[in-house]
Amino acid sequence: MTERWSDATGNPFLRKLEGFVPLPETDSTLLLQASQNAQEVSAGTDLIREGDPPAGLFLILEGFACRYKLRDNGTRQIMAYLVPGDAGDPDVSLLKAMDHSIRTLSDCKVVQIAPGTARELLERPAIASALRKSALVDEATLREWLLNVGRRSAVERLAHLFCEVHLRLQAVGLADESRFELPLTRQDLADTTGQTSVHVNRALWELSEKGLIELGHGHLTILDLPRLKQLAEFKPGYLHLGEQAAA
Amino acid sequence: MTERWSDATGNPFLRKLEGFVPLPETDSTLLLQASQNAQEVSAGTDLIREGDPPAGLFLILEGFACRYKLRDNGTRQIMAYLVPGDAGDPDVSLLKAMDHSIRTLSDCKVVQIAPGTARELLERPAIASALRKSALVDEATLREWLLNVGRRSAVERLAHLFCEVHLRLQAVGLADESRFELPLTRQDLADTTGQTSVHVNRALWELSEKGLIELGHGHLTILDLPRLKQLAEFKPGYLHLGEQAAA
DNA sequence: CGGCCGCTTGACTAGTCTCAATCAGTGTGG
DNA sequence: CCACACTGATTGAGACTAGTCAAGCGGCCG
Repeated sequence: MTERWSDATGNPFLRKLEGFVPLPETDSTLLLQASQNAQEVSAGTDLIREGDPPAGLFLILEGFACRYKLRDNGTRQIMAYLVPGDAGDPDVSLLKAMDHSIRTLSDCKVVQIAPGTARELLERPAIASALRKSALVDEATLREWLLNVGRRSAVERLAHLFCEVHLRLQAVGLADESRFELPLTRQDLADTTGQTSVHVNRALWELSEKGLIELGHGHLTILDLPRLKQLAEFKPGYLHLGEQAAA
Repeated sequence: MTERWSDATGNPFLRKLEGFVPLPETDSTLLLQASQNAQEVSAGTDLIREGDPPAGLFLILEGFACRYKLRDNGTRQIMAYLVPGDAGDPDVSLLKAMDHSIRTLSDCKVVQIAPGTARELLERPAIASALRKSALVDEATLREWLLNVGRRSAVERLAHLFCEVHLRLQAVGLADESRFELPLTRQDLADTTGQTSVHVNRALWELSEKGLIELGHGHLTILDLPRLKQLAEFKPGYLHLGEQAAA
């Protein structure tokens, strides 16, 4: 079950960090070891809940998870997707209680790294630096989501979200030029983009109608990426991908 | 002009950090020194722009500033307020370019700390820890804003925003039980809450009508805080204020 | 005194939401 | 292998929130 994560290129977390900072052999070995004991977690289970004390470090190796908050009336807002290679809060442990929950949206493979081991990892400068950059990108992504929900139309929001997820999955080798797995319900998309599942559905229809995407069976196919990007006004700078390559 | 910032209680930045971590004498002296050369900046000037390389550390000593992004069509989304005591990005410097801009919303007093000095400050453990906590709170606040814009009605959004700003200003001694300076235009509020200035105006009227607030002459008076909080469903946990006191 | 910017208000429009019913896909027990 | 149950997707009609356009007002600055 875990052997797939033992080589560097197959491990999305390693791959992501390497995208920010080249890691010395020792560091990557350390990370691979830490990734060994992955847990299978089925869709819709909370990894941690609002109000809980922060617990070490989560790594998502497979599947989609999210950060979210609930209102008293039961409506949900999703604040971030955690896709393979993403980590749940290295240093929230500085604070006393989670201000939000984290839950799987699909079946996932998750590694939970105990606080002690996490500290150990963070003592390695390259890993610490890569994780910090990763956290900065997460924050920039959050800002982009706020712009998305605050200032874009229903159709634009979805288009933008798809462009972003496409790029993020490509970065860890989980999307090809035009197609990737997207195991989200309309309700998930609605809670992400601040809409109703009914309206999401109509917006998706509009995107198909225009020949931009095709969504079904848990997979998204982008039929016309340039036009999709243009519609979404998508500018990938905030993801800070390929900065290392550019340097 | 700067003597007001030379004592600990009068310096909002120091006051904020002390709220997270008790600072040793040496550290506070260092911070006070750094705060000496404050600049007066008039309303509506960009401190840094999207695309620029990050520049050290900004401290806001007086006035309101914000992080924001513009769409191609000129609409703006504000992603954060920087109020006295807040800092603009200690470690974004790890990345190559700002993904957003920072601009003053009112006349401000701002300290810009050069990257070198900033590094020096961050070498002090207490300061580093306080700044990291502060950054975590900023991120939590960003999440709350996303929930606000994504899942609350126009009136609720404003109510929630006012509750938050009230508490944040109280934390640095700039608000009393019910009143504080709020030098924002309807347009600023609209760009914050993802609405139109026209609609903000109507929502504000509704809040006055219900006897919850009074907004005028750059000051907000909260007439009925409990009801305002209830309407906004405001739960201040995410601000992690008074955690030290509670400990 | 005049001009400008921001606030206010009104009438109309458009984008989303709500409610509700139907349909499709999947998994289960018999 | 089939009927049933459940969850999620789809569609339609109608209601409502928020946006648009436009005009008038008011305070502040030069």
